[in-house]
Amino acid sequence: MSASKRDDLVQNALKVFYQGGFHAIGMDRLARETGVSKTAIYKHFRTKEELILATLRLRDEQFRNWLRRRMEALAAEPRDQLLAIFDALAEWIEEPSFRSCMFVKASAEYQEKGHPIHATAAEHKRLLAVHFTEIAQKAGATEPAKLAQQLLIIKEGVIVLAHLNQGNDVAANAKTLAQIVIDEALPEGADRTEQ
Amino acid sequence: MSASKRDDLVQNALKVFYQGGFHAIGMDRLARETGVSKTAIYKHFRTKEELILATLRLRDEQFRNWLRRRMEALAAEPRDQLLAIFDALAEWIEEPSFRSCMFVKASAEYQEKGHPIHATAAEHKRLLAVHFTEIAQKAGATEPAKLAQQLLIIKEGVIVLAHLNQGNDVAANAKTLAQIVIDEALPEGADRTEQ
DNA sequence: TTCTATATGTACCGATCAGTTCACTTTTTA
DNA sequence: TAAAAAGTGAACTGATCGGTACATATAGAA
Repeated sequence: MSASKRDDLVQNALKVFYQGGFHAIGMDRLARETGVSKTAIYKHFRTKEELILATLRLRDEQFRNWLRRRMEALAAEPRDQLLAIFDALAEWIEEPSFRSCMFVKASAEYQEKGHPIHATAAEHKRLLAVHFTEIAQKAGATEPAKLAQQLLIIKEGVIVLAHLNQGNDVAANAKTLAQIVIDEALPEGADRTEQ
Repeated sequence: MSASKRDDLVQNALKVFYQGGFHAIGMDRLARETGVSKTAIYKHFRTKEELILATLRLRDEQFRNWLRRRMEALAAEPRDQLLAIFDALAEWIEEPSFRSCMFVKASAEYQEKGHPIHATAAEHKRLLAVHFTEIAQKAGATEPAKLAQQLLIIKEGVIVLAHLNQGNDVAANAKTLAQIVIDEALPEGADRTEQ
């Protein structure tokens, strides 16, 4: 089953790059830590960059699916789901393996806007904004894209600060902040599905 | 004048690392781009890491001084100065040389919390929070540290997203967001210096 | 069983990594 | 002006970088 072996490689490489960084992890160490020989890696991917791009595509899919499911599990109404973003983030931040956002870190190491890795990271943020906008619209926001971007700003901020502040109550404060902006954008608990 | 030559080196190295990243910039390239020979660099700094730490200390001083001055130049009252944070950030983000926050990028490349570079980045954020807390207290906030952290969350978020979204109006939206949270924390324009 | 595909480890490539050494030149200072 | 300090470029160390070559081992399909 070659397809699953390739998937296993990408999944393991994702963890290694996430924990260790992109430049800092060489291909020899990657082969050692994933348990896949360099020869086999280079049969699946022509370059290190292509492997990194594959890990980022997988991470994008996994993270957005995880967040969507947590939002839906934690709240039923769109308005409450927007707030639940920050309950989900708090769960993630508390995990011992939490090491900030992989896409923020990728864009920090590959800074040129035209670089495929940077562009993939930007696309991830765009897709998150689209998702948030959909929920904000269902919640009855008059300017759903604006509210979505504000929530995205808070999300990125709390992730970055959680990685730098260790052990603070920044996640709870981010939720408080989100509550304020949601209440401002959605007065009187108006919900588009209830109108 | 040896002290100024060393300062020049750190200032130039700061620009090179900020534009190119830490792992990605080798010492040979750094010597070439700063115009200082490798021999001289290693007379001033024992390791690359010590040089990076020196650039981060300089950046910390320069950035916080710059922000403080812009806040004071753009607004007189503490409450307005808190909002002016985001006018200052908008100016920075519009500069062609803007490439996100150097400390966020440093913590992305040196992820272990005990690493001196990571710790220096964390200290920078702590000092920013202290500064914001002072202004929030002057503005009459009942929970100045909480408001300060909320503004810091917005600051980090908008910087990261500006680097990933290129050309969007995220800075203006961050200011709108800041206005909401400031109004919430400081009702009736109460100012501690005016009470 | 035999063929084919895919895996493996190891050795290798030229380039670059961080850091050192050395012979020499420039600048500062007394 | 002469000694001391601090600069230079280039060669060098051993290690690692991304990527390749090759001979061998293992797996599934015919």
